Amino acid sequence: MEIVDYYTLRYHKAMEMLNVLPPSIEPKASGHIMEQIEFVEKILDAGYAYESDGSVYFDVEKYNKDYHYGILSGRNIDELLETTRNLDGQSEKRRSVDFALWKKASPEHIMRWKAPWSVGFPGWHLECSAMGTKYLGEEFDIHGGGMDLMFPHHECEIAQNQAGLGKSSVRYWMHNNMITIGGQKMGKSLGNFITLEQFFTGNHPLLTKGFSPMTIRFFILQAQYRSTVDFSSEALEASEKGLERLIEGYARLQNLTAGEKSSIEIGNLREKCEEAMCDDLNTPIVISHLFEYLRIINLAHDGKETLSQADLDELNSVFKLFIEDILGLQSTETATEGIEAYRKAVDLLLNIRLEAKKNKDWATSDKIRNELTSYGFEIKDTKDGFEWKVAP
RNA sequence: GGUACCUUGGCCGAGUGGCUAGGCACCGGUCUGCAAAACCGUCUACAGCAGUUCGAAUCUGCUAGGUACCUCCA
Repeated sequence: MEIVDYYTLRYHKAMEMLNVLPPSIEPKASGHIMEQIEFVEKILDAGYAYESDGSVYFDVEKYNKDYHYGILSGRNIDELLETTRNLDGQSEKRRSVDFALWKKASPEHIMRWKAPWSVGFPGWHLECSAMGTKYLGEEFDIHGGGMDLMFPHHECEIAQNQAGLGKSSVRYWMHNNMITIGGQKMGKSLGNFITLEQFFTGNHPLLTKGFSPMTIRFFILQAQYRSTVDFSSEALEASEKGLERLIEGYARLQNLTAGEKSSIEIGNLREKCEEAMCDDLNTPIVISHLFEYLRIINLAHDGKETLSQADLDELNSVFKLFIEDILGLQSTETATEGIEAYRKAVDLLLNIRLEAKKNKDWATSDKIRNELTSYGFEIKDTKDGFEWKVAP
């Protein structure tokens, strides 16, 4: 339990940093043994399972006569029977493709619960059937998961629900693809295993530096979820810069002053973004639309275009909706920037520099800029003043 | 070995028969006292071979490379 908690806490911490909203419930399989036993009984009653030496197995061959086992992953049972025929150690099962619903515990096994068939533990596909339908009902809309779970795990889940409840329960399956590192799959044996913490700190031989959680999140959103995501320092650095530009533009948008009327047609960003999201959550397209509008915002910021109050309100509303609420990208503004006295001190320095510039005292002006830059500030001159921030 | 999917410009990554996203980098320009930022422009790709079609990144076949699953554990 201690080990479980250690990793659970670590996981929650990382998810929080990535701004992944917590679910309303995270049920645990070991807390739902009764439900799982009941589910086994339902499947037994329906005749799609059999008991063998204290264990209970799902009768895949029989099920496949009435339904289609492999409907999700596009497999057919005949192939499965052939490819797994000569594996041994499965004498309790009628068929090698049959999977365990309840497993009798060997004497040294640490998971032990009492069930009508033996002291043992539930089969590993069962928890999802039992808990999913307990909390979401016998039919629910979306079931997610990694593509690696499609077969056999989700396939078996469908079979269990169909056999036990008479319905396959899930309306849409959404499988996200795997992660690769430099084009190679991530694996401990390959030495390219990188944890989220290591991405954040940059403490890994394959990383040139650390990346903020928001950079990681943005990077992932720049690929459609069904595609593999290839992590590399080079690609992450590109995302980091892009995200910075996007967030900065969003901040500019909020400070833009409206003109009499718009000098440029702003079109229907909201509709375009909604359309992209409706197309199987095509977040890269949403992001590309936002970048297109970023150009308009920057033009307005430069005074080359003007936007009416109505257009500004619309853009503000859409940018907020998609950047913050839907893509979940938080501004990386640091706490120190918010301290009033500190802001005023920096403003004061830069106002002195502005004076020096007016007097063409470039030595003083450059000194202030260069010193501040070396402390980690980013100074930008604008038409009538300056902007600054702490470099990320 | 079997099944499925993938291979896009320097890098990342959309796009499913004609209109050829977006980001990052590079180069040129505008702006600037010089920078930075911003803006404008340039670079025009679809693994290879063959085929279908008036027309293919997009359809078909083959070849090469990659990924996942096919066994335990979740």
